[in-house]
Amino acid sequence: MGSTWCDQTGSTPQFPLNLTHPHGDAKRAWHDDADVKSPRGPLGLPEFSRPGVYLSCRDRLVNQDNPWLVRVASEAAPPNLTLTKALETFPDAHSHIQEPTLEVEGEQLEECCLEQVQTMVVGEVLKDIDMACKLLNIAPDPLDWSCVHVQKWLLWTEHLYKLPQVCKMFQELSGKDLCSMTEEDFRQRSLQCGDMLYAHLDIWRSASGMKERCPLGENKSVADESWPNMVSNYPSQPIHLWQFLKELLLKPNNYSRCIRWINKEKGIFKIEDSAHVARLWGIRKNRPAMNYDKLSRSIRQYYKKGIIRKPDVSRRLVYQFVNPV
DNA sequence: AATCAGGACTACC
DNA sequence: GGTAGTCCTGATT
Repeated sequence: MGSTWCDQTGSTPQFPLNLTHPHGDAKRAWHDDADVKSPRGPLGLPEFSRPGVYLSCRDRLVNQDNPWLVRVASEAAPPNLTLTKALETFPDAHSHIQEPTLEVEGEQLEECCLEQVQTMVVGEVLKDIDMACKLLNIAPDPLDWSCVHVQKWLLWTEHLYKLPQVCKMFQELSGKDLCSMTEEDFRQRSLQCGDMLYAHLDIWRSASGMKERCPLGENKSVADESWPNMVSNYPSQPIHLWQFLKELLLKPNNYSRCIRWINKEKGIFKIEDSAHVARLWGIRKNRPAMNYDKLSRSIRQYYKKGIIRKPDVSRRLVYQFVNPV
């Protein structure tokens, strides 16, 4: 999933859809990484809200039937926001969008297709949130979050957008507490990115509300169905490191940049980006200080237990499941 | 420098 | 008690 945002070669949409953003600063914060190489998140997943794909609460409320339908009002759109550009931004959109008939006039055609792109974007956002829920093992509805879940979400969001550490500013807050806070409350706790966190939380809340009305079924992709059940159980269940590693390995489309099979039949895998995998594990376990040194120590504990070992020909960052799938 | 191996201790469930 | 996190020393790549 998620390939709609960016092709696998990492080519970058050079501009975002120009959707309204209520907070100029937050928008800038997203753009701060001037060389926005890829809209993908650190997991290799597409990020679920991108610099230009911000949905303001107001905009979402414009259309109660489809609160996620992004308003791309003609006055808000830049002159260069054409269908062609939109499709460049979402390369896979071609395969999702019906071929228009020649009779349709240019303007209508563009509106029609943009609407389809928007609907697709909404679907992608929902899927991305669902993916994040599974990775973090948290409920999709922020109202259901415990303090630990809130910290996980914060850590995740920090990680995703390379924000300064804000977890400490939101300690001992449950999801309900978080949801009852105003944007100003968020800013008071974090001047730098409070508004961004507020906006991000708002997106999750809206998505959750939408899911209640329209269960995920329709948005479910083939990839989602292969996701191991063990990580989909809310509330949080402890997960073992070896399970987590398998989980990443089972999603090569998203994680092959950081971990991949060398020989799946034999259970041999390689950690391509040790720091990245460690960060993901740290987020999953709510351990901000996790690093590869510690992660690898845990892997080595599996040697005695016969869960993971080094392959016969030992190589750096290469391990082997004793009982491959 | 990064990775690997493993001991020792601690915290949490 | 099991599991994992943390810190450590020393070896290897």
